[in-house]
Amino acid sequence: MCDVMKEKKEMKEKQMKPMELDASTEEKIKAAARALFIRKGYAATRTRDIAEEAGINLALLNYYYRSKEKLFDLILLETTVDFMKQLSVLLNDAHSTLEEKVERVTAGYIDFLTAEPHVPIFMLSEIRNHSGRLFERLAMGRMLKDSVFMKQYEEAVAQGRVTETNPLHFVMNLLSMIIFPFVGKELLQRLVAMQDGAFERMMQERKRLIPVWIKMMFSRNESEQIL
Amino acid sequence: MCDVMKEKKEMKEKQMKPMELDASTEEKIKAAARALFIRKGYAATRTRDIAEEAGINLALLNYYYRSKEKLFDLILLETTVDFMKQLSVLLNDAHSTLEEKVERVTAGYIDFLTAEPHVPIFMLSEIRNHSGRLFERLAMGRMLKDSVFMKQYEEAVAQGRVTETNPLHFVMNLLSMIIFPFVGKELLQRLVAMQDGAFERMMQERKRLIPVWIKMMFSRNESEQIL
DNA sequence: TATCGGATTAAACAAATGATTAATATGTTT
DNA sequence: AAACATATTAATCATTTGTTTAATCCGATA
Repeated sequence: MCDVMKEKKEMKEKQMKPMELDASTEEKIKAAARALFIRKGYAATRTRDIAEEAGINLALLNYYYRSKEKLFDLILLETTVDFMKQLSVLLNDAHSTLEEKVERVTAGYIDFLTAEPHVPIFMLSEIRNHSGRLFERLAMGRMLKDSVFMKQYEEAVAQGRVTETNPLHFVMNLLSMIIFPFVGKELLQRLVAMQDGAFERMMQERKRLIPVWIKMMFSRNESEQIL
Repeated sequence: MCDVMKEKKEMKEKQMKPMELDASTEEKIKAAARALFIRKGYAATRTRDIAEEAGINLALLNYYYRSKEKLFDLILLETTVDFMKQLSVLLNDAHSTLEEKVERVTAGYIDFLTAEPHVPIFMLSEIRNHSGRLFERLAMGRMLKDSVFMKQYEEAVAQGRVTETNPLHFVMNLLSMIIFPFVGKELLQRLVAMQDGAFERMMQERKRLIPVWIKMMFSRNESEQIL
């Protein structure tokens, strides 16, 4: 719903009957836009495609979201926030150990990306172009630094259980091994002649393997490297 | 140069004086197109931008390359072939060990991607859309399977030096840890508030670390896991 | 029932964009 | 010098595309 009307709408919100229908149309547009933007990117997506996919009149897109770009910014921001929030929640669970966090991040993201495999390329390629100021208010700058994960990591280093002192490598290796297969899927499937089914099975297998590999990479205690 | 004229040109190739100038213009277009396509993608790149970047008249683009799409296909194919050829050459060197191959692939790709950081996202996001048949003749299907690397890997598994029996995980982890940081650079830099200089220094550090990590992940012999 | 406001629609607009044309320039061949 | 082929240019074309407009629909309210 367009900005000007939003105020009026919110004022009446309680007795509004058509609200479901309104929200439905508004949501249909956003859902269609999300699907297309994520699959084809901003520049390759036409407003007419969005309207058709949503089953609505073209003008309604501008009626509710002002412009293609505003709609896109909204979706890019929401998608990125969702993506980062997952990480943030898992990294800040006070009741899980460092090892458990690794396992949960791995399983959580592999499940998420299996359902939404186009999200990483979408985020990473569109953030490059747009979003100059779009992400400043997100303030992710201290998200990792202030996390429970980071405390536990430093503790583990201090106790000599973990060898690498730069936690960035730890996080980067973990995310690399989880996310990259989805990003490179198309190329990798051609490189080794793999079907979709085999790919998904491989990613399920990696749920178990990645935590083991991470442990082997960063643990100082040889006896633990076997499990 | 357009198809129709190519024949005539090749017939005269020996005494052609304007050939340098011709090739120069043709090359200027391709270079400009490559730079823009790789940075902004197919859909976001205008033929007028390419013409301006190349410093040539708009019509010359169609004169030499027929259409935007033909020009793009050429560049996507060339870029992908270059990228894969690097891997192919390194994986098929008969005079290097498995460990040396890991080191060389790591150093080679980190250097390449430091110079051309946009290439991976470009390839991986554009291959998804175009390229239905563009890559069939590339026949990468057996590239990995028939490589010297694969022979050495199987040998290492047979000798018990390497633990994981599925070589796909080995290759995928290697490529993930090398390539993903470049793909996720923008997001990662925001996540940890990192500057460009720090990023490059980190990637140089990874040249040394990744082969060590790979060795730790996949080696069965505990005494080797320390180095 | 009449009226009002938001939702929806078909039509149109203006700018952008890929491509083409026709003319001209430039250098080569005869 | 004349004829020719290729390279280059400015102008134009036809479509596409994001957006707007004006009219209409529809349910709620008074």
